[in-house]
Amino acid sequence: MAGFDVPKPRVVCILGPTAVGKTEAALELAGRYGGEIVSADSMQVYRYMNIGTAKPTPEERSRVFHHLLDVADPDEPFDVARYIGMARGVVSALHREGKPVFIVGGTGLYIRALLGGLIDGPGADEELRRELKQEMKVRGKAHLYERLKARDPRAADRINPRDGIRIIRALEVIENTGKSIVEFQEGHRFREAPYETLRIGLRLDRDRLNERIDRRTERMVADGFAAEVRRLLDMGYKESLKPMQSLGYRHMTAHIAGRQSLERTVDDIRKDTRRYAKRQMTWFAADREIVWFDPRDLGEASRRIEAFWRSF
RNA sequence: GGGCCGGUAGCUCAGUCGGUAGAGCAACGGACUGAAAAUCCGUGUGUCGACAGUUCAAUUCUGUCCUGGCCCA
Repeated sequence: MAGFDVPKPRVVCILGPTAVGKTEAALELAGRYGGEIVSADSMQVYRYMNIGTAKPTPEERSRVFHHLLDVADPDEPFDVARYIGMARGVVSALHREGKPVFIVGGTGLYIRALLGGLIDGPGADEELRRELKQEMKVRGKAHLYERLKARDPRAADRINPRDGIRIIRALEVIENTGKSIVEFQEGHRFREAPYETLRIGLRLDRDRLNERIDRRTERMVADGFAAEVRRLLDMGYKESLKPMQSLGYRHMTAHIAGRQSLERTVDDIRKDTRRYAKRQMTWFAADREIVWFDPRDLGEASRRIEAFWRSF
């Protein structure tokens, strides 16, 4: 059968921590090769959230077409599964048209799932989650963890007793399928490989990255981040919504509600963004296929991309 | 010039009746399969202001000096 295999789509990924310069690099590279960008960012999918997510501007988006920006309302359920569902379709379409594909973003899980697949487990069960969350609130995490231990000891073994989100997810899987999430995971391990990939990582030393994070945070505020958040609240999007609880937005809503000064808010955003960047770097460090470059010098990266395309 | 109080981790401080020290915050490291900008785990990083004295042993006691604050002149 091997001889009849349809060639897999080839995709170039550009990834790295927040504020490292992925957008500029992607515009430069995708622009040069006439490609299109498939965003891999869990917050830029939301409409009306532009400044705080550092979403590419209309001007930037007119230079290179960006997919998967503004595809959901802030109160709409959105998760990895929905993301890869949409991204798969876009990549196929671009592949058919013969356009170079650039997957660009910093959401490690979304990229891993897009390139490696996702377990064939049950989807999010909002009703069950609500119940479990309520129960956790009333009876405590330890109580739910004990239930997980009884229902699915293997999952309990791998999950920290205080990691509420993962306890709930594991219970959701076992309740809805009768199978342990661990069983799904062990049979999967992100080994689907639907695409030929070149993974370009962008990195800067810590001081330089922190400097960029600080400057970008200040620029967001100067560009009207507070007004953007106020508008979201005016549109009826509650503080408790998932995207409103994200980095920057949760800080700014606190400021708008008068709970903290602007100075304190900016400081907190800077601090939490640095921590987020560190988590991203830890995540990407585990992927040994990534080839790392300095975003200030993309010459070597573009040679690498050309070699990748020639190699098939 | 005199008096009093202070100088211990990046910051704010605790402590050692002499056996080289610890909290909070910050920082750093890690995990991650439908919440992922989320969630969770781990780590004290230090010539205890300097020099000298006493002592088996000084961050701790003594002296001198440097330095910050307050008060009196």
